[in-house]
Amino acid sequence: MPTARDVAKLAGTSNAVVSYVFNNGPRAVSAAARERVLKAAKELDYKPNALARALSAGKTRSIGLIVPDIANPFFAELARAVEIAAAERGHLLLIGDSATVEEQERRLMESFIERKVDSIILVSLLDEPDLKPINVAGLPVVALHPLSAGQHASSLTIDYEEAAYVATRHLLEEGYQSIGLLNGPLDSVGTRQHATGFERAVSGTSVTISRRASPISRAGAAEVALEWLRAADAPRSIYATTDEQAHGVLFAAYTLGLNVPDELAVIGVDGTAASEFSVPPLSSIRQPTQSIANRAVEILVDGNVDADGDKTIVNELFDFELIVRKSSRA
Amino acid sequence: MPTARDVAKLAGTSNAVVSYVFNNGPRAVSAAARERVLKAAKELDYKPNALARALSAGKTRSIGLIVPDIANPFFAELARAVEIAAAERGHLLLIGDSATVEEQERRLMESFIERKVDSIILVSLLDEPDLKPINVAGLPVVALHPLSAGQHASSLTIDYEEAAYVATRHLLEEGYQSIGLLNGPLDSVGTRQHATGFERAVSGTSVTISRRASPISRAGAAEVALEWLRAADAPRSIYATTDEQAHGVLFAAYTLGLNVPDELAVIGVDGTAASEFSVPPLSSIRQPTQSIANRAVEILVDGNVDADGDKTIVNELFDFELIVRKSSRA
DNA sequence: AACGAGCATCTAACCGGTTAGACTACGCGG
DNA sequence: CCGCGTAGTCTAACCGGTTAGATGCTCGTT
Repeated sequence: MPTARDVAKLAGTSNAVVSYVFNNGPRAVSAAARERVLKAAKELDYKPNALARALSAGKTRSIGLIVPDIANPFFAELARAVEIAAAERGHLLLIGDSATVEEQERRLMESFIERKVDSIILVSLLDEPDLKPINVAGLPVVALHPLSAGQHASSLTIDYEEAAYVATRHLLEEGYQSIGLLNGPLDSVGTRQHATGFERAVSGTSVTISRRASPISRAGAAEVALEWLRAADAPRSIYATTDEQAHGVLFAAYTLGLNVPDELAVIGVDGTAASEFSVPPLSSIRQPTQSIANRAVEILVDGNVDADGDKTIVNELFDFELIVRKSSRA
Repeated sequence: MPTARDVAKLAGTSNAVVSYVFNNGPRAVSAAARERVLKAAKELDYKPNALARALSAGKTRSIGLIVPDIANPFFAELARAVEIAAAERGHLLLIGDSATVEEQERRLMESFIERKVDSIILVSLLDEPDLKPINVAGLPVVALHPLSAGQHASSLTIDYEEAAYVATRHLLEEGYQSIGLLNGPLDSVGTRQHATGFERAVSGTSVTISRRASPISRAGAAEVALEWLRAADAPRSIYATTDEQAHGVLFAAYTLGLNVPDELAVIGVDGTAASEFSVPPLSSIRQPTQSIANRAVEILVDGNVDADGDKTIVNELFDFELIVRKSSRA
């Protein structure tokens, strides 16, 4: 592998000039010298060593993304969107899968910090992820889920309360007389938002409601739904807080021989590509994944400094879209 | 951030000793000195700078994984498996998504090489991925798909010909009189293996066969399947070469009101977790994802040197498992 | 007492970039 | 014709580790 010194030698200059050329350096370079350097670089197929550059510049041009479960299509789509956004700005994305294990989440943070990523995008299932290691290292972070009020960090997310409200209203408007809420397994800000929106939508109506919580997985949701749909409080329609859970419900309905939507309506949240092709197609609240990803990368890469030059934290809510498909249209 | 020199100063030694302690260095260190260094390191919360270490040692302890589509659950599960295997050996995994675009695949290779990953795991949809950049950089590679005979590289994969044979035989044994092959879109080693296995299974029988090719996505497969199932050569059963395509077929059947498996049987390949929860549950050839991932990382990290000390290339075939579910059991 | 072996440690070069400071040459104003 | 500003270049220090070579010291031999 040729180094900047090799190129300099061939071009008859010093390695400083090579650096100036490749960075439109802090110093000007004569047209002639630039020419010779570029020619020499091409001849040797010179590629600056990213490690050395990062060491002295203190920037690695890489972003760490931590997701709870890369095998969940929503997070996979999100990861892809973030990678696209990062690549557009010449950044590399490192993806870490915490497998919804708190300990693993922390390990990934440490690992990313050791590897000197420039910033971190976090999707945690935890209410109050421990951002201490990140803050100690002085890295900018953006969470892609709601944070509790006390957390001093940026977050980009849709308004889950409003999403729950809209989805539940949709079921009401379709005329379902009993509605169930299938929420996530933890008592987090997100789950509370879902519950609040759900309650707001049904309050003042005469519909029967019931609730369950399940893991964010098809298997977990299917298991809970099987019990639920056989129970006395089995609802005629279900708002599931993720598409994965909704798919689990669809599976449970199939297993019990319930026709969807004639005997059970289902709506989820996330709007993954797969929801369009399930049997039957799944109604869902679609998240603007690419917009969120773009904004996250923008904030982290271009920095987010206010008039005073301070880094500011932002907490932005994104618009979502209600997609009505067969699973909830009687 | 404290450096090794800071630790050395506090411990009253030179930075070399600090390095020796942290690496069980190439030189011995007295118990007393080791003690003082560790104490000082703890006091300062010293973490060796991975960048500097990588620069001088020439090893980054990271592996690059290139997949054609991280939003495809099979590749997501594979990525997760590789990450687990890599983490076990203290390596970090970088995941790149080529979006099945050849140009993007090459860009990812370059990007990984620039970032000095120690090795690369490649899942290409291409028959003959261009490994030149990797070879020039002298990095070990493992492909997780069949390579054409001429390719001088390691590969770990199941035997798709045998998989196709087993799946097709299964449909025959279930008594279906017409069988369709839904293959991938390219003329690659993999698609030829599927075709060969399919042909071997049906040869000598009197079943009617037909074929189609579609992209490896639900949407693409659904579109092709819709046309196919309405055509004159519409089969009674379909062997799809991936689960994603099989799910597209299930969707097409649903759209056309065809009962699965009574009017159409479907079987896929990959055995993703989602296949267990589709409507109806999908029969599939399950790949030993974690075993393949473990072996890939083992080969790359621990090296794969034969008796002569040469790096050898390995081409291993893994066992798969036929999972029969409702989609193909009449 | 003298010498070699072996251990522990320190010094300094090195990995391959970046960049401030020193230096040269040139053009222009006075 | 001199002085100064500036563009262009080079030298060398620096980022933070790793590690070979040099050094000093102790201990066992003869």
